[in-house]
Amino acid sequence: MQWSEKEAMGRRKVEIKRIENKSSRQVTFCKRRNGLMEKARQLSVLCGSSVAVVIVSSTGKLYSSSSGESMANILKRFEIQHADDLKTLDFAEKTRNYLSHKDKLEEAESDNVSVDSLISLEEQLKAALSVTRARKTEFITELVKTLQEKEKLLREENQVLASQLSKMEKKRFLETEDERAMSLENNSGNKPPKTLTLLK
Amino acid sequence: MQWSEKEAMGRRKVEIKRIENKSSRQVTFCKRRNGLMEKARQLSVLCGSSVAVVIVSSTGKLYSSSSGESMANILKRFEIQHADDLKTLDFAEKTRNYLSHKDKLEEAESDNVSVDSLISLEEQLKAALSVTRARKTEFITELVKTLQEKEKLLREENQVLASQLSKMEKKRFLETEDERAMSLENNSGNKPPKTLTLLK
DNA sequence: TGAGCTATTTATAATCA
DNA sequence: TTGATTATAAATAGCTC
Repeated sequence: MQWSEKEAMGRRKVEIKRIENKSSRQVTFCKRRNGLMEKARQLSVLCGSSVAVVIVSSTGKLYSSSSGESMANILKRFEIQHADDLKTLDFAEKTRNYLSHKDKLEEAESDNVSVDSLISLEEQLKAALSVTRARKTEFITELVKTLQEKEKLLREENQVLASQLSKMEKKRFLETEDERAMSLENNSGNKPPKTLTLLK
Repeated sequence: MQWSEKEAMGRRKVEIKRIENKSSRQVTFCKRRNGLMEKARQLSVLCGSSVAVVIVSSTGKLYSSSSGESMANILKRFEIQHADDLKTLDFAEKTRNYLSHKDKLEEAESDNVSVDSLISLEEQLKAALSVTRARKTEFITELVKTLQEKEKLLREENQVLASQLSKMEKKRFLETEDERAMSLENNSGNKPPKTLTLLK
């Protein structure tokens, strides 16, 4: 074993400042990255909490870990909490539109709304009130887009179903007509599917 | 100074498993939370990387820290990298069925989705954001509730339609069987409506 | 590269103030 | 509660292989 005279030979205290030597920076990065994630896991297990860690190396490579809840859930929570921060200014001039849409919303309020899921949502939204306004606009916009898209898809599916149903009934009707024609027997009484009236 | 005889008096090794004692869990949470964040900061500084940490306590309280880039940037990177995973999340309500419909949605995504309603909704949203905080939250809450309710109704309607369709096909099939029996004529070849596979 | 190896530095569990 | 204190447990810097 041999070592430089100036060095305290091995393990020495390091200042918390950028490590200039590239390779030792890389080694330290790897070690400490693992250490950090292990610490995160321990915290999660010991205290029943959820921890998300996202690390971007100096070269842009991504590392992440989560424990407790899923990464997506944790980040979701974060975004909701901090969604209230930003961009309010961008929309300041559109205040007036709000009132014109108020009726629409009140109309919708009278509907029966189901349960706990909504409660949880409301919780989240209320939470958003108490924090900074950072990404709320962006986030909520995305959320609503997602919901709208879902709605659209469901409507489309509904239409397909309804049309198939209708086609099928027509077919049945025609066949019944045939049968009637052939057997001289009246066999009507099909009523259109009532759910069609739900679509609009 | 005094201590129990059985205890190694203070500092002893702990297993990584949930701490049952509530108050000591709380203390540990606080200490280790700070420790974790400090470690994150150090990693960031030493290695020129960016680190984001989000912690959710067992009571749902949020703690977060970021170093290097901003939290928003780090999370954005993460989200970009995991866009597909996150995209399929239902941020607001965690609709449980959503994943079971994922295929369907992705399939349908190729369709042309009308944007008008989205735009109008976005307008509403933006308008809402420009109003006072309280009203904003109220408004958005209602908005999302409305959307989710719509979704629910549509799903229900879908199921009714699908079930009607299925009933009708069964009926047709039986009738066809009858006809065949009566006429000794093979008349099969019905294929099930393809949209039935969409529902599930 | 990656996997150990310790001497040290750090983190922290139990405890006390 | 919120900090100190301190004996121990853990992490890890610099090194070897």
